[in-house]
Amino acid sequence: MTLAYPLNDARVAPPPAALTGVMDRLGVRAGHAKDTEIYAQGDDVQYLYRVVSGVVRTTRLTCDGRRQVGDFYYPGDLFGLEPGPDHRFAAEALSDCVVQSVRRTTVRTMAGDAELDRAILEATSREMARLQDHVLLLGRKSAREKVAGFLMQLAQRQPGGAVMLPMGRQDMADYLGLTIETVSRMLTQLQGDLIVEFPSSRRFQVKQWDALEDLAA
Amino acid sequence: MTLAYPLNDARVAPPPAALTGVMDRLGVRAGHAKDTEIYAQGDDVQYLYRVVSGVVRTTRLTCDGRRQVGDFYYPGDLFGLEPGPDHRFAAEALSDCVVQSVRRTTVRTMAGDAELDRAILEATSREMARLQDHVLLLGRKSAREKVAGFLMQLAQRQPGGAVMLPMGRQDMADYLGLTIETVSRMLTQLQGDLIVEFPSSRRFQVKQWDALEDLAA
DNA sequence: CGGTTAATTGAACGCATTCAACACGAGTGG
DNA sequence: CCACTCGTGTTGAATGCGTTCAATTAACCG
Repeated sequence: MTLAYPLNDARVAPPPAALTGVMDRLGVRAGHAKDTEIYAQGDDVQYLYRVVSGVVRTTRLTCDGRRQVGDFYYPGDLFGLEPGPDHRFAAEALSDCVVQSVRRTTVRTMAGDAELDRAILEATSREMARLQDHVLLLGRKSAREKVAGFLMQLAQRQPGGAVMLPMGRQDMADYLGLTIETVSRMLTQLQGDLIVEFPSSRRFQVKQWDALEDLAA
Repeated sequence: MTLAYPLNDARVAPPPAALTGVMDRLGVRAGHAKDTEIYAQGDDVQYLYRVVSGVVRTTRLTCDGRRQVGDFYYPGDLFGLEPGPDHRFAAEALSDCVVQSVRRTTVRTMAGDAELDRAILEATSREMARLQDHVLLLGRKSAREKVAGFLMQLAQRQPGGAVMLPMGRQDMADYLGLTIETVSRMLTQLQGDLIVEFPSSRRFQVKQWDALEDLAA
C-alpha cells in the first residue's frame, strides 16, 4: 500500500497549456486594491480568472457572519472555475493584485475544440483535488495538524529558504476552521518544537521537514 | 412543497442526459455486497460509475486510521468522477447494491463530441458544489448544525413523510467530522426539541422545517 | 430465546474557544 | 527623538463544546 496521504501536486503544477494560451491572447488585465472584491458571492459565473501578481482569496459567509476561506490563489493560478450558474464563494484581493480575465463564452466559442474542453475539465478537476484535501483537513485533523499542513502547503509552493505568508492570521484561521488565537498558539508551539522558525510574523522557514510531514499526515 | 433552503440543487438534479445515455447502452452492471470495496484509495481512475440500486459511500483514510466520508451516492447518482490519475477516496457499498460502470476511455472514444465533454464537466462541477458545501459544513458549523444540515440534505432527497437513513451513526459521524456519540446526542436533542422525530433509529420525519432550516444555516 | 452488533446515555476529561490584557510594528505629528 | 495611535499578533485564564471511556439499552438475527 502506498502512502495514505500523498502530497497534492495539483497545487504546484501549472495550469493546462490550452487555457494559458487563450488567457495570454484574450485576457483583460485589471488591478484590484487590497481587500476589494473581484466577484461577489451569488454573482453569475461569467469569467475565468488568472492571477498575474498578488494573491487572491475566495470566501463564503454564512448568514450569521461566520466566514470560511475557500482557498488562496497565487500568480499563475486560475480561479473562478465554479459549477455555476452563480458563485458560491466570493473572490477578494488579499493584497494589491493584478488579475487577468476572459469571458467563459469567449473561451467556449474560441475553440469549440476538445482540447480546450479538456483543459477546463483538467483545471476543474484540480480544483476538486484541493477541495478534497480541504475536506479531510477540516474534518479529521487537530489544530496543530491543520496549521502544520497549511505551512507545508505554502512551503511546497515556495521552495527554498524563507517562505512568505501573504495572509494574516484571521485568513489562516478562516481557512482552517479555527480562531486566530488558536492559530497563533499553534505557530508558537511549532516554533518552540523547532519545527519551523518565524523571523517575523509574516515569514517563516521550515527547520524539520520530516517532523512537519508527520504532523500534516 | 417548495423549500427555501438556499443550498444546492446539485444533489437532487438528475445527471446530464448525454452521460446517462452512454451509461444505459454501454454500462456493465455489477453487484456489490454490503461493505465491500468498489474501488480503492489509490486505484487508477478508469471507470465512471452510476448507482442503480443501493447506496455507495466514498471514504478516505489517514495513515493513522482516522476516516473521512466524502459523500453518499444514491440510485441515479454518478460517482468516480475524480481528478485522477488515481482515486483519492475509495468507494464502498454501504448496502448491497448494483452499480453500472463504463470505461472512461470508452466514454471518450464513443462520442468525441463536445456534448459528452460538457456532460462530464457538468457532472464534475456538481461534485464540486457538494464539496464546497461540505467544506463550509466542516469548517464553520457546530455539531448541532452539522447534524441538522445532514438530516435536511437527506430529507430533500426523499421528499414526503418518512425519510430512511441508509447509513449507520459511524458513517454519519465520519461524514460530519464528529464522533458517533455526539451524533447520537444531537439527534436525541433535535428530537427533544420536536424538530424531527425518530420512530426507529434508521427512519425519521421532519416536524419543523423552518427550525431545521434555521439550524442548517 | 440467547448472542451479537448498533445505538444511546452518563460522567470526566481535554482541546479549542472566549474574553481579556498585553506586546509589537508602522505611521503620524508634536 | 519621543509620544501617540491603530492594526495586528501574542499570551493568559476561564469556560464550554465535543470527545473519551464506560455502562446500559435497543435492534437484529440465528
